[in-house]
Formats: sequence, C-alpha cells, structure tokens
Amino acid sequence: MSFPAIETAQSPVEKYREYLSSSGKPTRFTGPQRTLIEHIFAKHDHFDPEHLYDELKETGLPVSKATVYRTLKKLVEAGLLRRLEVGDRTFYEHDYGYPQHEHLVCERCRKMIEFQHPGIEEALREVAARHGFHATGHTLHIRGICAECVRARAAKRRLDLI
Amino acid sequence: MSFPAIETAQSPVEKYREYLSSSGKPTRFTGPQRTLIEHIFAKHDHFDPEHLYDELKETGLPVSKATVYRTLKKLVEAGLLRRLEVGDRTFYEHDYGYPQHEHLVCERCRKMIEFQHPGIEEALREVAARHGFHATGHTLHIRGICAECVRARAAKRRLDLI
DNA sequence: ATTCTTGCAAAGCCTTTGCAACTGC
DNA sequence: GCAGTTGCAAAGGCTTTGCAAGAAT
Repeated sequence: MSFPAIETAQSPVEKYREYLSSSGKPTRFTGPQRTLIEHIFAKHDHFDPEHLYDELKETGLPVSKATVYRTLKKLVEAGLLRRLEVGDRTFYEHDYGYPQHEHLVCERCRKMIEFQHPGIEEALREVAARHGFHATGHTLHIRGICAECVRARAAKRRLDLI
Repeated sequence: MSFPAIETAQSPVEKYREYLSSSGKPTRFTGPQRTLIEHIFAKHDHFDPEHLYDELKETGLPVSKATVYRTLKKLVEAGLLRRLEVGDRTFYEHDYGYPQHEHLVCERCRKMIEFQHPGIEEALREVAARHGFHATGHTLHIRGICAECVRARAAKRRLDLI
C-alpha cells in the first residue's frame, strides 16, 4: 500500500450490505458478489475487469465476465470502489477505507504511483465554487515516465554507446 | 471561445505541413486532411470523431471514418489538437493557438466549461519533480452539475410542488 | 414461491486494420 | 511512377444485454 488504510467501522462486505438495504433498488447479496468483494479487498491495487476475471478463474471461484462488470458497477455506486479512466483503459481501486489520492501514470511500465496534494483538492473546490458548479468528483492524473524507467532508459543508452 | 486565442505565426495548415516535413515519417498532405483541418479550426469547440464525421458529411465534403480517426491521431501528434478522455467518451479540442486550460464537465447537459488555474499546473509540476517523474502531460477535469442545470433543476422542483 | 441474479452467447460501440484503388510529390 | 493515403468493409477490444436456468429471501 502506498498510504496507510483508514480505520473503518465496517468490513467491505458489511458496508456493501448496508448499501444494498438502503439503496431502494431491488437487490440481493449473492455468492459471486461475496467472492468478488472478498477478492478485491484482500489486497490494495489497481486492476481492470479483465485481470480481475482472470484472477478469479485461477483461484477456483470463477465469476462470469458479465457478473464482474455488473458487480463492479454496483461497488462503485456503493462507494466501495473508485473507477479510474486512464487513457483508453479503465481501472478500479479501493475507495472505502482508503484515503483520497491521485496518480502518476508511467507510460512505459504502466505503474500507477499514488500521491496526495491537499492544496490541489482545495483549489479544485474553489474553482467549482467560483463557477457555481456543483462538483461531484474529479479526474486527475499525471502522465509520463517514472523515475525507475527514466534510469533504465539512461542505463540502456549508456550500454548502447559501448 | 472561452479564452482569447493565442497569436500564432502560422495557420493550422502551415503548422501541420511543418510537422509533416520535420517528423521523419512518411507523410503527404492530402485533400481529406486539408478538409479536416480547415473544418476543425473554423470554430473553437469540443468534438468527438463521430460528430466531426457527421458534420463533414453534411458540408458536402465527406471524409471516411477511417480517415477521420487516422487524421485526428496525426493532428494530436502535430500538436494541433488535444485529446480529452472524459468518462468513457473521447473528445478533441484545439491545442495550437489556444491557451492551456482544464474543464468542468456537466453530467446533465454535457457542457464543458473551461478554466485556468496556474497554481494547479504549478503544483502538478512540483509533484512530478518530487517523485523524479518525467511528466509529459496530465488529465484533469471536474465532474458535476453546472450552475445553469442546478438552477433549472431547482425551478423544476418548485413547479412540482404546485 | 417469487423475484432477482447469474452465465452464456449474442449484440453494441467505438476504433483499428487489410487491401485495392487512388493521388501527392 | 512510386510510395503513402483513402475508403470500404471486416475485424477487434471492451462492455452491455436478452434470456433461460439457478439462487436468495
């Protein structure tokens, strides 16, 4: 984890059940949904639906792709996950129990480095207020090459000269 | 336009030709490419490939979808256009001759309101530097409901009470 | 029992690609 | 004339959807 987790009164599963009962919509807590939540919250990372689907298949508790997509949508509504759109790829990450942050996205190794910057969040709120805009969220990430890849590239360049 | 255009020494077409000749790659300035550039730079707005394709069809100078996509990619490389990923939709807007800015995106009327905030840009540079990250760009937008739609919604609520 | 959820496969969307015809240079 | 570009239609990813079978309450 890049940042310490936030203390939560409820487990993700509990939080989800609460959401289900208070959402008004038809809803039922099923096995596949439990499998997904428990798998997703077993570790903190950034994942895409395809990858999640593959992992579950390997663990012996497969869930169909349709259900992966359907459940991810619900988990975002429930406030358990945050959806990230990076370039033309879509990722999900923990929202519940994890502090607000943004990402540096390496275009070479695809790594996503988390960072926090309260000043930026504050500036965004201020901008919205100034425009009478009722903000519900934002998307922010910095694209480029991470330190590691910059070094690797420099090293390779040195080798090429020999 | 939300912001005044920047003075440019070259027209978009000239700038593009310069890019073509200096890019090293095979390249040829064709009729469809000229049609696209002239149409795109005739007005400042945010558009998606589909919309652009439809507009060109109506003007009587149609360009195939494949060429629209292929040319948009080149125009981004040439620095004429900026590509925006908002949610799961992709837009393009002028980059050449237009100042750096970000967007407030209304989720009700889809309007994109431009804003500038030098402090944020500066903060982003600083974050990248702190991580030894070689930044090449960033994505930033605020989602929510614009002032107009907030008002419209409030008005409707009042009516509903009658 | 009833109604919601799942899995499968088909359909949808947006974007890219293979290829023959065409066109700048 | 030669290589690069276009248009068309087909193919590709990723995501959603229709529907019959299977679960949760």
